[in-house]
Amino acid sequence: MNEGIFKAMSDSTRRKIIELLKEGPKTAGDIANQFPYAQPTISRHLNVLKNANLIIDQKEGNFIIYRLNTTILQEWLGWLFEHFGGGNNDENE
Amino acid sequence: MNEGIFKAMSDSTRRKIIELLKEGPKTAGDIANQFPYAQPTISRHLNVLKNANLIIDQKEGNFIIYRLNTTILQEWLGWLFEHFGGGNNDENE
DNA sequence: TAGCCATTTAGCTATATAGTTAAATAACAT
DNA sequence: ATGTTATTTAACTATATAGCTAAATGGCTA
Repeated sequence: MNEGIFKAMSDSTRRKIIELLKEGPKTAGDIANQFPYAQPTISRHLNVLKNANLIIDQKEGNFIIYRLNTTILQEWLGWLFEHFGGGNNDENE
Repeated sequence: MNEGIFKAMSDSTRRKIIELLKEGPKTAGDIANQFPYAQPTISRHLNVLKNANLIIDQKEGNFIIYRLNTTILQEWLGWLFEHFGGGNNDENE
């Protein structure tokens, strides 16, 4: 499994970005406005998510529109369940 | 959701420790022997997992036995699915 | 062209963390 | 008491990353 996706998801700002994008595509500016951080800070977070392939960017005139890469997110969740779900460890001792 | 569990799970060595412990309880030494790192390094990883409440330690004579806290892991996976599973973003544009 | 707007990139600081070796702790055995 | 074993804690180094401000990029509009 891609290490990047874990790092990407391990930051709460980035998880909130993901949740925002579940509502639908949004511009970088719209996303940045939801947070108390400077816009370049959010830009870098977006870049981390993009490198992890969790979001897709698309230039639209003067804006950059981001949307979720639902597939990757689903694959990640699936992988997590495969590896860590249904854990039956011995309860003895 | 507890931030610690994300940080804990975002490291591949720690994920391998979790997978090892799915087989059953193991001593700190047994765990350390599975990795090419010095034992104190693994000890600190174990501590991170313990602080995230993902594993439980138990002193057994001269050894410390670690085992999975299956509940927490399951809860985490459940939370992930609630928040990030079933993502239906608009496919338009 | 000039200027504006949206966004990223660059350069910086502060903090966190993975790795190391050496020392401390704690329980057992002699 | 002394030594041995299992493990953690301490002290250090190197690297990564979140935040900032300032500058650069790229597309509009006039």
